[in-house]
Amino acid sequence: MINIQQLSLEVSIGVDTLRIWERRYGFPNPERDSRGHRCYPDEQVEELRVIKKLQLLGLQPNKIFALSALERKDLLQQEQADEGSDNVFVQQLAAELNPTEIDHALRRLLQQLGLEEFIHQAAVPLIHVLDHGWANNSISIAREHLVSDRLESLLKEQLKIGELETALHRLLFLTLSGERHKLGLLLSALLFQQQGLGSIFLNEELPLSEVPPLAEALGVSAVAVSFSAHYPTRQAKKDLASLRNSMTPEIKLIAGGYAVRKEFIMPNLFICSELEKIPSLCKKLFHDN
Amino acid sequence: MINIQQLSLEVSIGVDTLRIWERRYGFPNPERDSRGHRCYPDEQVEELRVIKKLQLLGLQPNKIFALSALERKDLLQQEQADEGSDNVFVQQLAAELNPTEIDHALRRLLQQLGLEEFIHQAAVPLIHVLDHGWANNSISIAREHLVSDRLESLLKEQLKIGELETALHRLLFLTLSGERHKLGLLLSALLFQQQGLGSIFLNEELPLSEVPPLAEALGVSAVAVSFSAHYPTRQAKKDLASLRNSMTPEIKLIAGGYAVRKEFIMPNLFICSELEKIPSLCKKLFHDN
DNA sequence: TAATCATAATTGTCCTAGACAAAATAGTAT
DNA sequence: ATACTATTTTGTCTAGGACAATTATGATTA
Repeated sequence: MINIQQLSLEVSIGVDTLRIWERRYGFPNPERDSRGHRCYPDEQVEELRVIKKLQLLGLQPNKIFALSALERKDLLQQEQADEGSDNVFVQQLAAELNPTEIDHALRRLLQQLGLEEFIHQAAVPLIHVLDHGWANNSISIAREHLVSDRLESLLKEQLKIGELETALHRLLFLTLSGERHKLGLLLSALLFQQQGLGSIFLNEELPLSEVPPLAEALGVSAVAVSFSAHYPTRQAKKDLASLRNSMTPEIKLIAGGYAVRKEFIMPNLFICSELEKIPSLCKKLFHDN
Repeated sequence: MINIQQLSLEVSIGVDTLRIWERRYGFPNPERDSRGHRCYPDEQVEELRVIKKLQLLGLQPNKIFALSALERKDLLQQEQADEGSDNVFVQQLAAELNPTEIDHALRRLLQQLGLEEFIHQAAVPLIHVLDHGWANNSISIAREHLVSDRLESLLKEQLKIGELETALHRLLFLTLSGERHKLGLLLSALLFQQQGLGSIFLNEELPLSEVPPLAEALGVSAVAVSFSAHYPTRQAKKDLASLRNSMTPEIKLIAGGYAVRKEFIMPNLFICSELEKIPSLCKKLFHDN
């Protein structure tokens, strides 16, 4: 029995949205405490997780609420079926809970494959399996966090801070306040680094207004920002416009992630949603052969 | 000119709180756009930062709003004066912006002092200076993030994941959704590790309901949670009660941080707000000499 | 058939203004 | 000084309304 604020944090749905869904669709349908405040039972929390996942798959609330709870669950299962991962090793990793073993396995793999191949053949599939397992409820949130935490640590170790000074161009990678998903951005940072650029990866989320002064103080050639599916597209659009507006045009702006659309066209804003396109983007931006 | 949502993220004050301050104290005093939505000019954002800092120092909004903008600034300066750090090296670190040099300096220091001394003599003072510089506006938010980011990376490398299996007791360190401050908890994790315990430090914030299953799956002897000054005390209290209630009593619960009060008395809940007390708490919890 | 555009429906965030429990402060008695 | 009580103060909740931006739908044209 949790209140609306806690629920909002649990399922990553805004408080206002939760209330208006109740008004419009009759769900969630919380009980009330003595003061008339909403109290959500566990089952509704779980149902909202399902709904959120369907929404992230691209369905409108409209359609989602037209379905029964059972139909929703089936739909989620269905989505899972077609995307079965072929990589057994990755499957094992996602299923193994022991942190020590996860760490060892990842390190072994990294040594075998080298960083670039590790990213494409291990990290990306692993992240997919985790996302997918999460959507499908076959992996607990906790386990997902545990594995991605180990992966993140390992990847962060691969950032070469010592070589920043010698690099021709430095890039600043960061997320804005409210964006918690950093793994994709971290992969980008490493791939840019592989292209010979200096990657400064900021782990902490920054308020919008702090970005321009930091970028200028660090003397970077570009700032890369990532917006996950959880970040409202509207907000991402506004944020990028605001950023582009408050930075000198010499500093390029690179945006990526699910919430970023190709239509966000602006001068000196580069959309990069696929890791594969990083080398070509690199050439385009800093033609330093 | 930003909207209320963005402002909330910028200054870490809830949307509801911003509106009720306006109603009660006449500040902030935003303009309105064509739809009647609040638009906050930059100066008010800055003023709110000052107010937030005073609030974190322990002042009630009541008193804060009774002052003029100038008086507020003076008060903040005053608070700064008495806590001048004696450690010149730490001051330099906080002032130096180059990530490479920060990293090198920290590593050198760690090698000189050893982990335990590094924590007490370098990490803790550095965090104080950062906090303090932030409150005093002498360090930009961005710089503060940059330095604490480097410190965090270095400290995370010191966690010995490989020795988890051999340790007699394992501890799980984590923060709940919404709590972004992890440095203090990380220091604790390292000090517990120095006491011979296995520290599992989870970087990602977890929803409340995910903690008990994870703790049991990992077979830990205790869960340590941290709540910073930004986390509402009320919520921390509720969260701890809920956690304690949903975990087997064999798993101890350790809580620390500014938002945690000694009055939060519950069976098998241990409050630990000072790093110095970790060795004795360790003995108390796991009398394994 | 596919692409383009205008229209309609949907969605999430904002609005006002009132209520109240929990926390903090002040006041009083032990 | 300490404990206990009364009084502020504070932040989060409530309801129900509004509307711009996004997405879907249908009509029209190439």
